[in-house]
Amino acid sequence: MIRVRFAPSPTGFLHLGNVRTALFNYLFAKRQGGKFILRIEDTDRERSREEYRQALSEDLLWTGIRWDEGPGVEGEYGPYLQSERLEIYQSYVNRLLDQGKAYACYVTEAETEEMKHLARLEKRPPRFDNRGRFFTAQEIAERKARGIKPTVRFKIENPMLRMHDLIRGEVKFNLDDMMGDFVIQRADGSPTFHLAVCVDDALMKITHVIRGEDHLSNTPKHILLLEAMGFKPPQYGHLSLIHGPGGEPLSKRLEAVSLREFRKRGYFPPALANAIALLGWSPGDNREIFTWQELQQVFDLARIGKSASIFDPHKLDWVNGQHLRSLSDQDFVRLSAAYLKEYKKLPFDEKQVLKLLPVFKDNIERFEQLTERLEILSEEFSYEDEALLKTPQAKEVLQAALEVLPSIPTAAESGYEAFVNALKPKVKATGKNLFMPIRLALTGKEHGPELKRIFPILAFENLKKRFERALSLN
RNA sequence: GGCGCUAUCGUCUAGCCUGAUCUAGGACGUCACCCUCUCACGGUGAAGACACGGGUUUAAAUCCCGUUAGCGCUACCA
Repeated sequence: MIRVRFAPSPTGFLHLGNVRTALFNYLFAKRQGGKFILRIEDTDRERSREEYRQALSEDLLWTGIRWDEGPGVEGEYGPYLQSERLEIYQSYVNRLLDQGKAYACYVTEAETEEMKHLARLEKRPPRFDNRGRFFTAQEIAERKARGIKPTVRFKIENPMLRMHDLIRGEVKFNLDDMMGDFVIQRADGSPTFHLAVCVDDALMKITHVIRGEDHLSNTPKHILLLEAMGFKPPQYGHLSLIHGPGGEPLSKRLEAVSLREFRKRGYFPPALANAIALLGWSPGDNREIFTWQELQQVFDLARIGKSASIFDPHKLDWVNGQHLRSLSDQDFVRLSAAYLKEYKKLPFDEKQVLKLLPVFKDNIERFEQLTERLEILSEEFSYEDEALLKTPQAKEVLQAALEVLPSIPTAAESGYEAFVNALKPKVKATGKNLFMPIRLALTGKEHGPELKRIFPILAFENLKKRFERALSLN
């Protein structure tokens, strides 16, 4: 049974990169009939916040990612909050201590800093020199007397290590060039990330760890630790990182790429997942649009690329537009109405709105654009090009429109045709000169759905009002 | 600085493992045209890339080495 996990720390809102990691884990598990576990890494008490923990669950759910085990879905390997697993970590630290695989280290943080600084100046690898391992009983007693609290460090015994990465292939490390004995428990008694991750991955029976490339260099530590504790390490796969439009690394502070923001801008979750999956993964044929179900069927870890990529908001818009277009009118109305309600952008008569919504299905790329489009229901919308409506040519068109209107059956789409036919002989304008004034008068916008669809929805009263209003401009 | 990862159109990518079918395919974006008595939607087309330098080979985007660049790690953050 394949078991994967997504293990965020609740120190900010989830962004595109986080979600991609979660998504790839999820898709991989689903495809193989495995389990997806959510674990919250909140060992950093300073920066972790409950508010972010909540947000992160909501955002994942919104995206369509459901966990088989995790907060709120208790399984047999819980608890799934690291802050509730402290005794477990402690017991493993004790065991490593007893077995002599780790030791209490009385070197202070300041000393460590100093030694790395020096190493750097001398162009040696900037690493801890393991001095704490060799302190005499007397030195330790002295330091204790000075009130120094020890950390616990893991002893690196065998520095040569090679691993097979699911995405990168063979990777070799020589730990001597990289690091010395590393801290697994802080002076305040709390476990470090490395210890907690290893204990949890082992105890939660995680088989595949798919995470960001920023952890690739941490992996040797994890393999060593796991082996020292008597566990078989999981298979690792390291995903390349995503960068922002300017090529900058993604950060939790960057609002433009936070999930919250995408939600607010009115993206359709399966489309967002589709677009995110295309970042670093491709099916191999030229297909690009996948439903949520299809994605789970075709996703393949082996087809993930190794190079970092830049997120392109334009492409996301396009993918989203494609998804919207393939929705049924019913679904489109349901989804878009839900969006408008959530963001309180429904200041108009709801029945009227529901009738109008399908008209926009082929025109918008995300729900947020509906806000503007719906302004045509308002009596007081503004005109994108007011000057055009003031030209004598436009006035002539509007005047004629008012004259023919009463004799037209406006309730049907065919009414629009009749309207145009009646109008044409009365005015000089044709083509764009004829239709742009009408479009502007009716909708206020230069772009939008076909006029023949709007026509019957507005109906006689509204049509008349709108033409009159546009005509009164000067 | 040390170590590691990466390198195909502006962007996302296919091709690379298993060299010849690649005068490098698709998509977004851009531009042009078509559809539509208007704009958008849709359709067709154009411009646009193998980072650089060496090797190996009859043959290299594809294999090897080096250079350069970007990114990551180098925390008692995760």
